[in-house]
Amino acid sequence: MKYKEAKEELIQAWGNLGYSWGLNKTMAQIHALLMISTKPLTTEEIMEELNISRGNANMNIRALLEWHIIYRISVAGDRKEYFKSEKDIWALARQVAKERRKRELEPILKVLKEVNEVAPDGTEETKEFKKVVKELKNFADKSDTLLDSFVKSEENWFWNTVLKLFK
Amino acid sequence: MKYKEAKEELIQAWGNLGYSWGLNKTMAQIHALLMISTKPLTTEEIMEELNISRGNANMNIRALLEWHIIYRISVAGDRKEYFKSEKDIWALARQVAKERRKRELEPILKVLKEVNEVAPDGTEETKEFKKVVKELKNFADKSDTLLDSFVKSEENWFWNTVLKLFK
DNA sequence: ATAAACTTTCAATAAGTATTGAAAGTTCCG
DNA sequence: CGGAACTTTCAATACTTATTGAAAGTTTAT
Repeated sequence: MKYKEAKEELIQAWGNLGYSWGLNKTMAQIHALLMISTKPLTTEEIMEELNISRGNANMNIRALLEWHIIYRISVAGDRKEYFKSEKDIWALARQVAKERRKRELEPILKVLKEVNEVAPDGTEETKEFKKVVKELKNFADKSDTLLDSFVKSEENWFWNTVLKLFK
Repeated sequence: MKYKEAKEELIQAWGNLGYSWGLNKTMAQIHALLMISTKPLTTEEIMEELNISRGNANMNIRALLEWHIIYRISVAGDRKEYFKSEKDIWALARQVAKERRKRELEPILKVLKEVNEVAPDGTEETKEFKKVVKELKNFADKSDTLLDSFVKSEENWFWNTVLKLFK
């Protein structure tokens, strides 16, 4: 397989994976491109490589910066901005977990807390409702703890302990 | 808070969460509705409760059946089909993990294996590329093992060991 | 102050997804 | 068989999200 094909294919696949991780396709593709690049790239180069417009490139670069998974760097004597990605896949996973915890888990925890306030009126419905909410809350709390620990954990330790456990 | 409001809100929130788990909004809402229902519901009732069309209800019910997170049941002397959900949230999580493993992790593993076949031509690019692919593969393999163990694990054991570990 | 080099914005538009509802299909029962 | 009760399909449509590109904004050097 030729390098160029392989690169294309990886970028494509990473785009899909990223999408299911909550990034959008282009965002993930830019990230993939920067991952495999040997040097920081400019917006121009990214546009070129991925065949996307300036606006699109700019927006998604900004989103990646906000997620803290790529960095803006400047080169002395050059006015252009260069970007490079976090190459440590572990750091990336932790970052994604962190974002998703904030975006997804926190809202549902809030709602679960709220709806648990429903007044029990003696009907079967509210009884069942309370029961389900309680279970969901229990699960969500545990997931939250786990995710939080993951976000704060250190790679080697994590895999060593967890994989040992699960084998 | 009134039961009706609380129900609405939970269904709404569950819809959003489900969406970020890879279901679609309606799918997750139907699931939520069945979760809190004290009895199995018909397509008709689901349409009614969620204000959705017959086609929409039918398609999403089918999808949920395919994911094996709701069941079709029949009531003696009644021709209608009734649906009830898996109420065990743990079983649900395992099921979702299983589906996502198949849909997301497997494809990327395949691609990583493929692109690793790229011929090293001595350039910096291919060297870096191979390095990144190797790291990604390592990460993906570990995630796969972990996810697989999760899918096959038993609730109490899982939370006991894992949470103990992370506290 | 001017202009070149570069970045950001955003209204228009394209692309992708979800939803509807009526028609076609199926099953069951007399 | 005939038709009532129910389920499935799918083309049309509505809704959501991503993308474009030109114009506006900013920064830097002279």
